[in-house]
Amino acid sequence: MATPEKSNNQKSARKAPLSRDLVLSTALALVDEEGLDALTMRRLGQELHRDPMSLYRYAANRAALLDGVTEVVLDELTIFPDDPDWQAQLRRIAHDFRLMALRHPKVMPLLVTRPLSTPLGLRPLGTLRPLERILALLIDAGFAPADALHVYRVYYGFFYGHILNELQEYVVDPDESEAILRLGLHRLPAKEFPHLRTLAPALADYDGAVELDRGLTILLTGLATQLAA
Amino acid sequence: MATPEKSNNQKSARKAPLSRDLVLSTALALVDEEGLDALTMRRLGQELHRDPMSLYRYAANRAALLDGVTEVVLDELTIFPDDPDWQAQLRRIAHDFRLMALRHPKVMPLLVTRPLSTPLGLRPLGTLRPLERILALLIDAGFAPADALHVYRVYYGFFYGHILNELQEYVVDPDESEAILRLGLHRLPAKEFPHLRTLAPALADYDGAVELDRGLTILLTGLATQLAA
DNA sequence: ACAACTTCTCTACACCGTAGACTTTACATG
DNA sequence: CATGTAAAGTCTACGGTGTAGAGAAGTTGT
Repeated sequence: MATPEKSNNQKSARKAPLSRDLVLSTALALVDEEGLDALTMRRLGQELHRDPMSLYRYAANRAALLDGVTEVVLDELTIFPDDPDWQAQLRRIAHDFRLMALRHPKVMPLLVTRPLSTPLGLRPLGTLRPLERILALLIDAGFAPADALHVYRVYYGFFYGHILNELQEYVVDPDESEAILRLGLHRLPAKEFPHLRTLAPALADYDGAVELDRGLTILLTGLATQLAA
Repeated sequence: MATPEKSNNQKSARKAPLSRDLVLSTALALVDEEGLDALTMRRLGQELHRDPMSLYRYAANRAALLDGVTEVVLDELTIFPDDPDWQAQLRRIAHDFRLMALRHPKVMPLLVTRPLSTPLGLRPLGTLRPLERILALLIDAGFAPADALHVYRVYYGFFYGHILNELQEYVVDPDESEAILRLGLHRLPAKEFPHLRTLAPALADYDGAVELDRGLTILLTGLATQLAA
C-alpha cells in the first residue's frame, strides 16, 4: 500500500515537497559553483525539478532569495560569547569568518552589498545575529555598551576590509597564479606603476591567515594602548 | 556656411558626437540619482538621446560600463605622494575617500565588488592608480617595499571596512532616521537581541568622520608600537 | 565626385523576474 | 468512502533586459 515505490534516495528527489531550507541551500550550492549570475529563478527551479514559480512560496522575490542565501552562509558561523579572553575570541571569530569567506567566495559580494540596500533594523535576523553576539562578548568582557559598539565597529570594519582585500588578490587557479599575476602586472605601463610591478612577487605569495593575524595584532595593540590612556 | 544653427547649448545636445567621458559621466549621474538598477543600456541611451546600441562603441558591454563608472569615481581622488608626514597623508586620503563615498553611495557596491571578478593585473588602470600612489607614498617615507605592501593592506583593509560600515548605518532621510532606525530595531525580538536594542540611540547618532579618525588613530598607534618592536 | 571610415540605428533573439489564474495533491472531517 | 479545504506546484503571458549582426547616415580626405 501507500507510497507507490517512489525512489526518494540520492539523486532525483522528485516528489518530496520543497522547503525553504532546501531551496536556499540549493541556491547556495549553485552560487558556489557557477557564481551569482547563474542564480536565476528559472535555473534554480530546474535544479530542483520544479517550475520556477514554485519558488515564490519560499522567497517573496529574487532579492529575498539572495538575503536567504546570506543567512544560510552566516549560519555557518558560531560565536560563543562565553570565553572571557575577548581578544582571543575576536581572533578566533575573524579566522572562522575568513575560512567561511574562502569556502564561499562568490557569496561575499552579496554579504557585503545586500546590507547597503536595507536599513539596519529591517535586515534578516540571521544577518544581525553576529553583531549581537560580538556585542555580548565585549560587554561581558567588561566594556561599557557604548565602547563595545566602537570596538565592534573598528574590529568589524578592519575585518570586512581584510576579507575584501584577500579575495581581490585571490587567484582561482593556484598553479597558474604566479604566471597570470605577473602577466597581468607586466601589462602595466612601467612608468606609471613602478612599485606595483616591482612588488609582483610579494603580491604573488600572499598568506591571508598570516596577514589577517598581523592586522589583528596591530589593531588590538592599538586598542590596548588607546584604552590605557 | 558652417554649422547650420545647431543649438549645442544647455539642454538637448543632440548632435555633438558622444565620447567615452560623456557616456561614463552620464552613467555616473544616473546611478547617483536612481541607483545601480536604473543603469541599463536602454535607459542610458535614452538619457543621451541615442540608440542604446550606440553605447557599445564606448564600452564593450555592460560590465565594462560599470568598470568605467568606478574609474570615473576613483578619478575624483587625488593623491600626492609628496608630503613626508606619511601618517598625516594616510589620514587625509582616508577622509577624502570617505567624502567621495558619501558623494556617491550608490556606486560603492560597484567599487567594492567589481574587483572581485577581475584578477588584479587585468583591472582598469584607473582602479590601480590609488594603490600605486599609496605604495609610493609609503616607500618614499622610508618603508621597505615589502613592508609598504603590508602597511597598505592593513590600512586599506581597515579603511574599506569602515566605509562599508558607515554606509550600512547610513540612513537616507536624516529627519526620519531616528524614528525609522528605532522602529526597525524595535522589531527585533527582545530576548535574542538585547544589546542591539539597548544601543539603538548610540547607533542613531553616528559620526562617520569621528569614527574613522578614531579607527585610524588606533591603527596608527598599533603600527608604531609594532614597528618599534 | 567618390571612397573610406566612423558613428549611429534597426531589427531580432534569448533570457530575465514575476503577476494572475489554474491544476494537482494532501489531508481532515462527515 | 466521499467531500471540502488548504497547501503546493504549474501554465501562460507581459514587459523588461543585454547584445549580435546588418545596414544607414554622417564625416573626412583625395
